[in-house]
Amino acid sequence: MKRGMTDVRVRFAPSPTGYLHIGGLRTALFNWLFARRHRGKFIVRIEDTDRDRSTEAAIDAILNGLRWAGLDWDEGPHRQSDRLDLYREKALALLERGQAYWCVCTPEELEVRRKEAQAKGEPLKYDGRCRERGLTDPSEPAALRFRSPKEGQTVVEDLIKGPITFDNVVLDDLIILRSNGYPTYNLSVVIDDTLMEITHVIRGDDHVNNTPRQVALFEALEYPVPKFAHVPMILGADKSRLSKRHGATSVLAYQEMGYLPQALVNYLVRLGWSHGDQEIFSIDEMIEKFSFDHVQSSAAVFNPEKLQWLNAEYIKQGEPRHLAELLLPFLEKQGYDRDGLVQPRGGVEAVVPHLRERAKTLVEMADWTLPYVLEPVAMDEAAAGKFLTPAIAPSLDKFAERVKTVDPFSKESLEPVVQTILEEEHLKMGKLAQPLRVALTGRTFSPGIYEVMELLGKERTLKRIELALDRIDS
RNA sequence: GUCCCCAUCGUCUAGCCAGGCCUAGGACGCCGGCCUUUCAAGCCGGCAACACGGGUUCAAAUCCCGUUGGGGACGCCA
Repeated sequence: MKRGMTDVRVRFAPSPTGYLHIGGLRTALFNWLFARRHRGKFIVRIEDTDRDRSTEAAIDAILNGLRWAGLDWDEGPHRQSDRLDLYREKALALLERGQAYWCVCTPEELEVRRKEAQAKGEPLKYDGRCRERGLTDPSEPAALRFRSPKEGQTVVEDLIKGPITFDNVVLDDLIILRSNGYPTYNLSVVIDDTLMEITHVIRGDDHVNNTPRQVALFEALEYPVPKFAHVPMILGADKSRLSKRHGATSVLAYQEMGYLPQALVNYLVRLGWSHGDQEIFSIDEMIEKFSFDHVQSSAAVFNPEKLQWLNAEYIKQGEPRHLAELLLPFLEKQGYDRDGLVQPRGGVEAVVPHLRERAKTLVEMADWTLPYVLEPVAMDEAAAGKFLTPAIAPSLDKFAERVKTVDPFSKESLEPVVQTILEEEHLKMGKLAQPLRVALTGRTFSPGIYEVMELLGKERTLKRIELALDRIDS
């Protein structure tokens, strides 16, 4: 059966040794986009052959990160730890055919030899000591090594970087089966990519040097070699590999900082890939337009400011109802009770349209929502000291008096009241609006003052002005 | 050290493969202005780059070589 582009099968294959980080998410995203673009399958495979470092918690964190970002998978998550017998069987088959051999060098010995080689300025590779020893049934702990080709060249046709040429002499005889019987990455990845019928291996740039070794393994096993696409690394501001030193690198951290998954995904897709001058892409547009032709071949520096700008863009366009929902956990963290009595008119959803134009993150937006959902309002002392002064008290008092009879309590009906007071008191709008704002919200910035009053309603507006006046008196 | 990759504004990038349309375009950020009841947003304007050196060519950001710089890999990690 002939395989067309409609049969594309790609995989995201993280090792569960930590949380899902930004770089991993982008790799997953490129895989996912490629699969969706070609109506293929996106497979998740957990590479947990290192039993000492893999954890269940990491698996959960990675899967949750993918779900949060909206990257749904068609198969899996497969687990390599469920397939150990398979790898052993294939490794032994290689031994039988003379393409692998037992090695009894201990990790300690190898470490010493590496150090020596480094001191002498020689390549740090296995010296082949056991290669020709022909050990058949070693009594001491032994690892199985792959007998790598030592002549000729291996050319990897990379979909992003073009042809990459390696002289086979640089290849080591890598260990494919540890002395504890567990397979290593290079073996299991080759077997699984074959058995799972992976057509395109899309992974981080840091795997480029593994590729010729894996190609050799594919060939020794008489497997077809998939296509490769190595996506460049993401660097920190100092151009070193992105790490904890550069602040948040965990996808979860961005969720907690109030980023929308769409915004992160949009940022990540543009980090290394482009489609002309376009900056904002819906998921459908990404799927439609994504191609390796326009994936950058050089590393990219992660820029939090641009991510924040995108996040603000997505918040601006967000459906109030949807945003209100996303806001909930952040609000609850601040003491908001969704079933409580303190609600703005129209609920949180009614506050959102006034805040989404200005908020950069959901955290910020939740904070700005607090004056409408918490009672009493938290007062910024510095703001109170500056604006809630005896000089303005009469005007505030006058406003409160007149507003008592205003009905309905709306921007249209409130505006003339304020205008009249401004004229009578010879005040500029700013002189009255700021004290009012502080009295009503406890802070110096908020949506338009009429919107604030509408949201609070007459009762809470009057109460807060009264409290402010009491405060000035005392 | 050895091997591999990469190189356009501070950052993400367009342009490069098919050389002239490039006095190099867009975006983030930054600076200035407008708007304004605050904070934002919005609008207008500004600063800012083809790493360097050789070729090839009538013509090079684009092709070739070298240098420099950066990144990655060199595990019984993945």
